[in-house]
Amino acid sequence: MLRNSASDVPRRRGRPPAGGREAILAAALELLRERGIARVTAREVAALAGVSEASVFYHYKDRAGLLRAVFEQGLQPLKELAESVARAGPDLHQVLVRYAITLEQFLDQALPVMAAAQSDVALRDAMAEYMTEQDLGPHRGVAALGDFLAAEQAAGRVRAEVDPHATAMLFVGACYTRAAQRQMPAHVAELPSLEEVIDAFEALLAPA
Amino acid sequence: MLRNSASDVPRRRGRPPAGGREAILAAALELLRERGIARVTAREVAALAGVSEASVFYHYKDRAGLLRAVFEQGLQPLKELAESVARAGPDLHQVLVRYAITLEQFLDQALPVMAAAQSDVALRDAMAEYMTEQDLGPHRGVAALGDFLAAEQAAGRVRAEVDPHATAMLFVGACYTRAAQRQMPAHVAELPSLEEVIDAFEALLAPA
DNA sequence: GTCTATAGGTTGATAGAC
DNA sequence: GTCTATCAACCTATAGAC
Repeated sequence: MLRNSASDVPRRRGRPPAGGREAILAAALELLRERGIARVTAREVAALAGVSEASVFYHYKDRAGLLRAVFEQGLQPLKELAESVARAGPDLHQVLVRYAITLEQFLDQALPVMAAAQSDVALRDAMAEYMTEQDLGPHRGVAALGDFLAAEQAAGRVRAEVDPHATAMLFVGACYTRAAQRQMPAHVAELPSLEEVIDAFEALLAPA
Repeated sequence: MLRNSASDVPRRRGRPPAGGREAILAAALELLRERGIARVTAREVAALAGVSEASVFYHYKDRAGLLRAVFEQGLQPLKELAESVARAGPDLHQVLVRYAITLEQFLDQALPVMAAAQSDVALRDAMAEYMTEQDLGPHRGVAALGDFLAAEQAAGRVRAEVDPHATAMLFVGACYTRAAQRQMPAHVAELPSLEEVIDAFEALLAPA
């Protein structure tokens, strides 16, 4: 599925890597998202990646090793979040839009992976350890947005009574909830749209 | 563990139920929350419930049937949420406190169950169907709080520019995020406390 | 690095006695 | 309703050849 065909990079000595390792990881992530972690077995991963079962164990030692790699890959894009706020223009509205879209996109990818880690204590602990090491978590997003709001407040563009970080929490929470609802395949009733949430949030912040 | 001792209800025909069914359900829910769905095997459930493995299949037909029962049990308390808002006093602050606490308590119980359902497509679909039937989901909480805010607004106790439902979404989201973070065993950094969030939210709503 | 073959262990589910 | 005993299916992981 994702195996390399002949590419144009300069030849190296020895047998070229066939890309099996990457194909296995990609297959595992795809299976995890589409069919749930219970289906991430060496057999199914190998079949989807187009390699043998033994190859899975050769590259990742055991199932836990494979899943750990899947987690790290799945949580990767979070690191771009803080930068996204910094990169955006000085306009509050622009920042909120960019921030919300980036956060929800990340969550759409990461939530299935995080939910999967809850399926077993060992996995849960492994991911917790990883998130602690890397200092990942919602507090990151809250801090980034909170700092920005504090700066806006200092510039007089946000009401003085506002608590920047507690307020950032409200906004992050709305994005989180929307993303979480999207994970449930059958959500009949709609939540407020992103535009409505952003508009409502801005209206609350605006100085009189 | 939860087996009946002699009770005072009038005698029925035939062999009285020994309480095995309830013990099995309770054991499955406990295992699910504490060790993850992967450990919810007939063997472990039976051991914890103090019954035989065959008994599990007798009462719930198959694994899917047992897990479906666990979901229904785990999502039960949600129905009390809307009532909780209605029951609370007329004071905005009181309502927010009561609402947030009720919602977070519910989520602490329900989130592990919802995450577990993501572990396999079949379970995921089964729970989605159940939630659709029962019209469960975050929109319920948003609607309940939004309606209340709209009433407060009509009474002049909330700023006129506020969009009640989009704003309710912000508040629900903050509770959701706090509860979700609690699910991750190792959250080093703190999020804003419930008091801070409630105070910030009230400050945003207050008329000038 | 990748394969085939297989060991060794769990699991879901059924049969049949009590 | 509950038990013991059992089985086929499936899983992780290793050994050893290429």
